[in-house]
Amino acid sequence: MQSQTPSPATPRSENTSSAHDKVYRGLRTRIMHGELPPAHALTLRGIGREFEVSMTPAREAVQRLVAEGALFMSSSGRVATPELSNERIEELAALRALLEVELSSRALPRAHMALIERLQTINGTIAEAIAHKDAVAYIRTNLEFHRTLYLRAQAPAMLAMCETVWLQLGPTMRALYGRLQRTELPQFHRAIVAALRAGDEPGLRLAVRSDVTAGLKLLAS
Amino acid sequence: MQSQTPSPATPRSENTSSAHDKVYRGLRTRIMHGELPPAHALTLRGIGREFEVSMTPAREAVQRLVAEGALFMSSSGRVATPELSNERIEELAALRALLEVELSSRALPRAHMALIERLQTINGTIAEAIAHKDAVAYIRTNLEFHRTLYLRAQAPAMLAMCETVWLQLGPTMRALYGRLQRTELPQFHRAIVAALRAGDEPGLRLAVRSDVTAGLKLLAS
DNA sequence: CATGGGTATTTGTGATCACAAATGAAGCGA
DNA sequence: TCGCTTCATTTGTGATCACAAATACCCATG
Repeated sequence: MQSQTPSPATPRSENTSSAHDKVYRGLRTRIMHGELPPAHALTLRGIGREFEVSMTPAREAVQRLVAEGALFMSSSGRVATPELSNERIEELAALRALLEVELSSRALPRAHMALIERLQTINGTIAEAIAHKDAVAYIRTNLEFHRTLYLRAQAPAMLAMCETVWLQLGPTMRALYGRLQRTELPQFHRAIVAALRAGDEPGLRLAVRSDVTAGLKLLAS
Repeated sequence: MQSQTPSPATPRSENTSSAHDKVYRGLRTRIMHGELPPAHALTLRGIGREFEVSMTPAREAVQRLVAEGALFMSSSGRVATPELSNERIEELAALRALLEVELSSRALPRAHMALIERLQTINGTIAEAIAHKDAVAYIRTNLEFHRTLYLRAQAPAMLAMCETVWLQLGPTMRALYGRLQRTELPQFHRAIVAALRAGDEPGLRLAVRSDVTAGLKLLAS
């Protein structure tokens, strides 16, 4: 299918990972960064054509994303990005608050100066994305800000769960920030950096909770 | 492979779900209930033989379980139940505490008498499992106790994450309770029921946190 | 112009196959 | 006896195919 070589089991040169993993990562970042709108349908053959693989790896990648809640599968097997109900959005926001407050709290004692400066650099990039009205770049750099901080918590399982929540919210965040068109850079990110610099744990917890909850509150349609 | 019918795409009679889902659910409950020890290896052909399907659905089920952390995949693609490090166990215990305290707190205002009685009945079943020294039955009914309570929280995404954590801890819990051989029924379950009955939210949160943390603390090998 | 039925196409599912890499065992030599 | 090499077997990977069901399309009829 991919070109004209009917050879099964492509030799997989040196360190390149498996085909289904390539497809999985590609789709995952696209969904998490909000490059796909809610209720966007996908087909296995279409995915295979795009990533130049057959249906088998495409199916595995899709299956995995469905298991993580990044895609929704209808009873007939068709897959699409989810359209979240309001209750679901509120629940996921509560999960973000729960997990990210804990992660930031664990990262606080390990946060040294280099990290804080990196966070401020990312904040600058976020401001650029806002200026260019680039929703995808905004979402991507915003998540990068949070992930950079949480990586210091040294809690991989907790961070993985957090990213799963981000993944589920990806298309919804696109819809949100696409219609929001904000012009100022996020105020709570400044508060997070300030609390980190001051070693103020209650302030950090409050700032993170506010930042996470603020955006999603605007979805009470 | 399954018998002698070479027909592809088995017609899938009425309401029976797909083959890969049957395999997934079968393996998932086995892992979550602690029927498999840590580092237990599995092969795709073996799974297919056991569930009477071909390798394709077996691969999808395994892929999904790997994504959820229920199985570990080596660089060569071999899969086995995970052997968790102490840090990982502590982190998962912290996650359980975080999520389950929140879930119980949300379930509290909706907990009426019938629920409390059901929880007490389950506690009786747990006592039986302990008396029979049946580790698998103990784990299964213990999880049933928690799930019955958390279902009242009306928070499906949170409960799903919680079950994912249980899944990752499945083989480890088997190893724990297999060597523990406890004789008394869990004291904290009584405290949970009492706090529910009294409508005591701080007490409930403390009891749940203690119950979740107590068992896993014994793994500081 | 709307609507219904019937056909054609698309799409997911699962079995099978060929291949490569990894694993395990046997054999040989020091 | 131990270590290394070599070969056979096991195992995962991905492509392809046949089939069924769902969807889309089209034309005829009111």
